[in-house]
Amino acid sequence: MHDLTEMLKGTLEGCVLEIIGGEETYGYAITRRLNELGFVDVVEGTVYTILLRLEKNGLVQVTKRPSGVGPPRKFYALNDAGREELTTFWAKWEYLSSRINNLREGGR
Amino acid sequence: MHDLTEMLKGTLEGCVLEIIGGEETYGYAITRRLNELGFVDVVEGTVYTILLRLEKNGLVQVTKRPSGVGPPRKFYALNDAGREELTTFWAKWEYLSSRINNLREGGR
DNA sequence: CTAGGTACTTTGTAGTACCGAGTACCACTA
DNA sequence: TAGTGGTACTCGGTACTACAAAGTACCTAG
Repeated sequence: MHDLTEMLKGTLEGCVLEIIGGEETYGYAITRRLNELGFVDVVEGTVYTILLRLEKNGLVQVTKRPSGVGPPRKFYALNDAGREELTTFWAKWEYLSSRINNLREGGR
Repeated sequence: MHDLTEMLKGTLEGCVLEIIGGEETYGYAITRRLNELGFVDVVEGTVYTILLRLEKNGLVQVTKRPSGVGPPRKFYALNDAGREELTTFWAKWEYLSSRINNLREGGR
């Protein structure tokens, strides 16, 4: 598939928020999940920078837990601010994607 | 409305391609058209940088014409490479937006 | 004890939208 | 005829984001 990096800007963070909103989880697992979901070229480094940003912006609650199969995991869960941010993200996505689809329709 | 700048990255260029693909037009008019279409915060400077990039990448044919109501206009039309790029853009858009919508559905 | 999967960190880079200021053409009007 | 406002393009710099690359470290299987 083509390179989606530029198109992912601004949306990937929302996707990570959505995944965390579904269940408390950690970076490595989020990356695997994104890959399964069709975001095939997203790599760990990218997800970790997003997670650090979310933490810095106070959108998540972080809990470190031992793993049993490797080094300890940092589990992320949304707090109130995070849930609000997620709602905003979907509103923006709906707005933007509808405009873009309208643009396409109009051209045919 | 919220700030869409980050989300526009990677998609705005495609929108400009689509508009040019519809009819030969120029920067100032493209900006006004985008604003009408709901991309309310897109400003001229942004559109011009995109147009210069399209020209540099050999996706458009440029023709300068006098205006009658102001300085001369630079009209842009898609060439074969531009039409191909536009097709690729919509393929990427369809791919990405369907993944994102799937992600959202899965969470409910 | 080595290899490979798991798991996180850090530094640096490239690409994109946007800001701000500037230049310049034209019509209208006081 | 000077000034204002709409039209139209250019250019230098900034902020933000996804990604690359390299490293550290834990654990199991052979």
